[in-house]
Parts: sequence; C-alpha cells; structure tokens
Amino acid sequence: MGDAPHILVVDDHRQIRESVTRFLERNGMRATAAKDAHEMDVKLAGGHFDLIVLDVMMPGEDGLSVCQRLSTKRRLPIIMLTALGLETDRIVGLEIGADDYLPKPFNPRELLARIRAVLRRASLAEPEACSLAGKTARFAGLTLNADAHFIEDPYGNRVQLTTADLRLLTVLLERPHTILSRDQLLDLTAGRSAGPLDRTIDNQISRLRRKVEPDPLRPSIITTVRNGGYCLAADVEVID
Amino acid sequence: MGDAPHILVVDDHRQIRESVTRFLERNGMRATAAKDAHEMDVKLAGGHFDLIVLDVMMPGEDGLSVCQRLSTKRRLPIIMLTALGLETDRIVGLEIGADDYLPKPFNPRELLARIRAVLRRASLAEPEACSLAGKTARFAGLTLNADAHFIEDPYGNRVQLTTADLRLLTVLLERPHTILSRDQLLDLTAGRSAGPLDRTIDNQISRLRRKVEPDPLRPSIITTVRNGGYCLAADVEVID
DNA sequence: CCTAAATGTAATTATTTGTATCAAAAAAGC
DNA sequence: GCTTTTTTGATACAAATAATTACATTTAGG
Repeated sequence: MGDAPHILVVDDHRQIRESVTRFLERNGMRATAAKDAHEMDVKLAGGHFDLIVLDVMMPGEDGLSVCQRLSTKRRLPIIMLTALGLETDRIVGLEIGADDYLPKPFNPRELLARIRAVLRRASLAEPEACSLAGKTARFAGLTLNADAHFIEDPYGNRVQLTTADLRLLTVLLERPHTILSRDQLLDLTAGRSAGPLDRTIDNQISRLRRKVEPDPLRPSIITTVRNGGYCLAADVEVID
Repeated sequence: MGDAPHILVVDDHRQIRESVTRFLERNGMRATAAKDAHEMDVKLAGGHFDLIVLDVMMPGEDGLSVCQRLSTKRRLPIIMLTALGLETDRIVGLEIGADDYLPKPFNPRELLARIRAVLRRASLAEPEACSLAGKTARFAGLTLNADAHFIEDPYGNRVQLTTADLRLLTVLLERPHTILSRDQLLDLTAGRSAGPLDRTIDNQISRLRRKVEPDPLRPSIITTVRNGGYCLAADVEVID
C-alpha cells in the first residue's frame, strides 16, 4: 500500500456517501462508495481496499452482520458509523470485530483522524505483505531461492525444499523477529485454524529445521518460544 | 500474553481509579492504578503492562503529553479518557498516538469492550517483546545472543538458554544495578502476580545462575538482596 | 494406475517449568 | 554465644509443553 490508502464507504444515504468520499479525496486518500452490502461485495471483489467505513443502519443486510462476516474472512480494518448514542450498537460492534466506531452525526475531521489511526495500527501489525515470489532472501548466512525451491549455504551446498517447507519459511522470513503462534502459522501457511491437538506446525518446523539449522538439536535460526510459538531469529534481506 | 492482560489505569480521581480497577479485575483482567504521570512511570518501570487507560485531564503532566511521550518510546496501546464532548481533545489524542478514546462519563462495559478490541488488534502480530530482540549484550565478560538463545563466555563456550532463562536474563539486563522484587520479576517475565508461597523466581534464578555464574555457589553476577529480591550486579553494553 | 514423495495424524519420548520439600544461611531474640 | 525464626538455595518430582518417530493418507509424476 505504498501510495494513497483506498477507503470503501458503505452508507445508504447518498448525501453522506458523496460528502465523505469527496472529503477523503481532498485529504489525500482514494475513496469509493457503495450504497449497500451487495454493492460493497461487488467493489471488494474488484479492487484492493485498505479500510471500510460501514454504516450500521442499512436496508438489506445489516451493518453488524456485514462486519461479522468480513472480520472472520478477511483482515480488513472496519470503522462503523452508529446511530447517535446507541451504546448497545457500539459495544456489539466492537465485540463483533470492528476496529473503531464513530457516532453519527460526526465531524469529518474526526473520521479522518480515526481512519489514519486505524491505518497506522494496521500497518504496524502487518510488517509487509511482500511476497517473496520470484525473489531471493538472505538470512543467517543462507540464501533462499524462492522460485527454485532451494536454499544454499555459503559453501554452495543446496538443499531442496518442499512446498510446505517453502511456505512456512516464507511466512517466517516475511516477519523476522516476530513470535508467531502455531495458530497463526497454520493460518498463514495453510489457511485453516488449528484444532486443539494439532501438531502439524511442530512437525513442519521440525522438518524445516533439519534443512535450515546448522545444529537442529540446538536451533538458533528458528527458535521456540514456550507457550508462544516460533520465531525467526535472524535479519532478512530481500534481493530482487 | 498468555494469561490475563495487565491494565494500568491512570486517573487522578481516586474513586474512578478504584472502581475501574475493581471492575476490570472482576472481568478477568489484572489492573493496577496510578494517580498521576509520575506514579505511572514508576509502575511502568517495575512491571509488565498490556495496555494503559489514561485520563486526559490530570494535575502535573497532561494526558496528551504523556501519550505523546509513550507512543514514541514504547509500543503500548493507550485508551484515553476525555472530558465530555471535547472533540478537539479526541482528535488530537488520536493524532498523537492513542489507540482509542472514551468520553467521560462512560459505561464500564464499554470500556471493557474497547480494551478487548484494542488488545485483540495489538496481539495480532506480537513483535518479540523485549528491547534486546535481535541484539547482543555484553556483561561480566559474557555475551548474550538474544536471538539465538545462548550466552558465550570468552573462550567461546556456549550455553543454551531456555525461554524462561532468556526472559529472566533479559529483564535483568534491561535494568542493571536495580533491585527487583520477586513480584516484579514474575510480572515482567511471566505476566502474572505471585501467590504467597511462590518460589518460582527463586528457582529460575537458581537455574539461571548455574548457566551464568562462574561459581554458582557464590553468585557474583546475579546477587541476592535479602528481603528485597535480586539484582544484576554488572554493567551492560548492548551491541547491535 | 502405479509409485514415490510429501504431508497430516497419532503416539512416544524428551525437555522445560512450576510446586513441594528440605537443608542451609542469615537475622533476631534471649 | 546459642537457639529460634525467617529467608533463601537446592533437590526431587509432577505437570505441561515440545520434539521426534513412525505410520497413514494424500498428492504429484510418470
């Protein structure tokens, strides 16, 4: 998201939609409007967005329902617009997965501040979405060739990686020095959430360590954080 | 963090402080109160916190100033409590780095929902907590490689550290020549508060000494302060 | 369609960590 | 100076957690 962030404004009142999108555009953002849940889905399918501003009260599918639906599927920040003073709505909205809310009527400047705040947080949490596809990464003296599925040590020895190895390693390399739970890792590598007795990640880590670590019994590159998960303990340099 | 999140409540009104901390504790969180910016600093230095609830209007250092100060230094979520309706405060607060705000007077349930929402966002990707992550520290002739979880003596002998070893040592290295009570150490390492018969820290110190001290029977690096706690008796140099 | 590799699952083993216990050291009281 | 009390250190053990192995299932390639 190098350039201007792209905001999707969902509200059934034409006047609000238009004034908000115009205001956002005047303030260095790209904005797109949708009049209901269905139009929102269409726009979402056809473009990249960084944040959604979502009205709670809408004809057709309700804002809360939309919010719940989205927050389980994608990780896309949501700011809810709630009718004035309805505390219940606000609380429910937050519990359901909104990142923030704003009571109507609102000051556009305040909406802007909240959008900036949420985006700032979102970009902190997500270091970089860069895929390593087609690139080369150096870490801990090793070189990963993501295309050809192998890593090479300083002496030129190559080790072949399986697709699962590569996916796991890529996920780790994209987030160096970050503790990732087994749940997160499973989500990021396979797109599913872990059952209670799921040792899949343990296993993949074990296999990957055998290929990556100089001494797999005393891992120094992929470290274990007890009760936490695993962590790539090395600086990563991505080469093109 | 693994267990109950620890919230620091900063407000000059005793009644608000106490009712909020009690309410949070009844809802499965740990809460600590501070009456002003200075007391907050003291508590921050001696414990681990996951989130700060901060009143804007305070005698002494102002809430906005505190917020700015903290958000540049640490990455610790902040929820601001603002006087009713003062929109300017809210906007400035968000721009300055607060993660959320709540207008006074507020519904405790709403505060709880906001705290949960902010924590959920913050914990999405936990960058390795400690400031030593990715660095190397020299102390008492030893070198700690925080990434790879080992310490090395001048002869190149390496000793592997467990997660708990590393956490404890890191906490100590970050506060050299400072007496830390068992309570503080437990909070900083494990994020929980000690029961009356808790010898966990004694034990961990004992284990750590065996790895760190030249003569574990006569500890010289990690010293015992009777009725006080433990103290790292060495200068620390952090290398990048 | 068969074979071989890769991946997920279950089971076993090893490690780490918290708790209980007892011994040793330091302080306090007599 | 001696006993008593308190605090700390070490050990042993049990529970929790992680690593590894073995095995079954799936997938990909020929």
